[in-house]
Amino acid sequence: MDELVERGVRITRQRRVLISVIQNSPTHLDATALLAIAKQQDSGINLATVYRTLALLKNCGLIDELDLMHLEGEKHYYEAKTSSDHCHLACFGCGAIMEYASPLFEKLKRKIAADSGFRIRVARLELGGLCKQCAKTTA
Amino acid sequence: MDELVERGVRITRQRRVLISVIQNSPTHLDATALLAIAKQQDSGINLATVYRTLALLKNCGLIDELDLMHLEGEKHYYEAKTSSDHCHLACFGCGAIMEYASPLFEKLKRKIAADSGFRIRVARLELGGLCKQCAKTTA
DNA sequence: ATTAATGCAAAGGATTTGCAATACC
DNA sequence: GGTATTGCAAATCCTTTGCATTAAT
Repeated sequence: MDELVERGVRITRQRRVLISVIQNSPTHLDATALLAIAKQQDSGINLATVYRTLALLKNCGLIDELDLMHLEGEKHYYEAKTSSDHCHLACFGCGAIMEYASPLFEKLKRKIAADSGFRIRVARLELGGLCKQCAKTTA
Repeated sequence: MDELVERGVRITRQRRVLISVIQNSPTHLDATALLAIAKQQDSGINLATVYRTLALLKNCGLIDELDLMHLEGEKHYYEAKTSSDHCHLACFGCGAIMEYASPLFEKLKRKIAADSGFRIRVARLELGGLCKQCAKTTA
């Protein structure tokens, strides 16, 4: 979080709470869900603050913003950034979200960067389709 | 477009116009931009019709919906689906959108499907960062 | 004391929807 | 004639913003 401090950003109590909520969340939460959980620790926190904090963290590269194929509306989902990227598989059948990481994905990113001279800051690979179970059911 | 007919969907004049606009567009257009171009051929066409048609085409897998890293707002961009997927590089510096296709991307998709049993219907790989030129400038 | 962060309510932008009128087969 | 499609305006959802107040250093 030193990145934030360098920019003159204050690490307030609410921000600390939000960061911890994102980091400890087992699933991908949207702004409203984050607010609900954060409220358990700080009932005064407001949705606008959630959005403002998310914008900060996003710009510093501390979190990733996901669309998850817009399975339910146009909202965004958030997750703490990890060292190696993973992709998200969104099932159109049951709505499940699965994660998938692979060295091949890292390799592809490196190749794209090498081929194009593009300096990658964010990589988002999202796949929509049917999970194993739903694929069976739907013939 | 036979897919559409099978579903009892009528191929109207407006829909034909919209499909042709998307297919012939050199860039990725959003709903409002599509409307503007379609109006040149059918001045009576309405934004709601554009959205309704896009939903149809998307569900039939005839077009892809892109976010392009939300470089300018939360709108979506559309492109006709091609046989092989390509990824989109969005430059945070100059706003340029570049396309990149690679057999490695296809290979990754096949591997993900094989590993997970997931049946991929849509694949979207979007990268945000700095293009070659902007990377130079920003040190 | 200064400056950043917050709450609140209002505004904003993109997309969807209800319904009566219209076009299609 | 019956059904799908359309236009229009209103509604909805998600997100952002202005401004007065509060908290942080």
